[in-house]
Amino acid sequence: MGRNDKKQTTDAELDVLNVIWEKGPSTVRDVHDALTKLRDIRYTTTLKTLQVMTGKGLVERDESQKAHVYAAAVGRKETQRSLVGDLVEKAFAGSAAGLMAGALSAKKASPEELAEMRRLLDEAEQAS
Amino acid sequence: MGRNDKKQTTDAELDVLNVIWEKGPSTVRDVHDALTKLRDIRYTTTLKTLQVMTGKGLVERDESQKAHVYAAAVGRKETQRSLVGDLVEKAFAGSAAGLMAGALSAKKASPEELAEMRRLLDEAEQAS
DNA sequence: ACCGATATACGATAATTATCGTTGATAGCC
DNA sequence: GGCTATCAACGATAATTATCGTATATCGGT
Repeated sequence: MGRNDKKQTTDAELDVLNVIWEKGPSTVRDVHDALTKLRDIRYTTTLKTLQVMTGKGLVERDESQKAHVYAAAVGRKETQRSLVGDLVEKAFAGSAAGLMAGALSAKKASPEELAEMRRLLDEAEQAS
Repeated sequence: MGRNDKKQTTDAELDVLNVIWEKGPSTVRDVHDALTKLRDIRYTTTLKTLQVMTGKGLVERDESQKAHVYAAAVGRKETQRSLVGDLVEKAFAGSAAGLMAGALSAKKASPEELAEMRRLLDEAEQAS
């Protein structure tokens, strides 16, 4: 394809990262058991994904046990930032406000969430 | 792949839609001239993308002229909503506030943008 | 020592996306 | 009326992503 130069994390890989971020360092079995709740795949598919991710540097593998243990090598917030930054560029012409409008219209946010968003906004205005 | 059931708009297609949303109904030539400013591709690549998009129902083709004219068949806001909704689900566990935190940390927003975001937030709170 | 369960390694293949070359049609101009 | 430029159609191919089957190793219990 070659059009998206710095794509790093695919959808399947993001699913894996979500599991590891949530549960901490995990074996293939651990990750696989979580993934099968999302979709029907075989064990070796999960294994292969983790091996590819190791090659990409998205996770780190501890081979000291028979069942290797995989830990996240990229931070959750950092990854989220990269994903949302890409989307803002590609779909919103760089406008964070546009993104927010899209988010608010996509799903009604709870009052708690709105309050949290307001807090984040206050913080950002402080900083500027 | 089969893992992402309802993926609709690819990156290359989004580039095309951005052109058409911006400039209105356009010929292949029009779209292509805009795309070459983003990346180096051939005319037939742009044409093929538009043909695929026609098949998907993303654009509509007017063949009454020799140079066919393509118009958007999906709305910009609607598409943005879908994209941002997907991202919130996949990367932020459904949290719009998380998305916003990511957006604010990805790129410092201008005071104007922050004000606009606050306005959107006020609106959303009114509605709830 | 053997067996079954469970693990990794590796390659093959399918599915999707992106790109381009070739071909044939057509319109406008000289 | 023939030339040339421009166009759409189509298929081929490359690149990426996702999935799985088979082979092989190893551990623990009997």
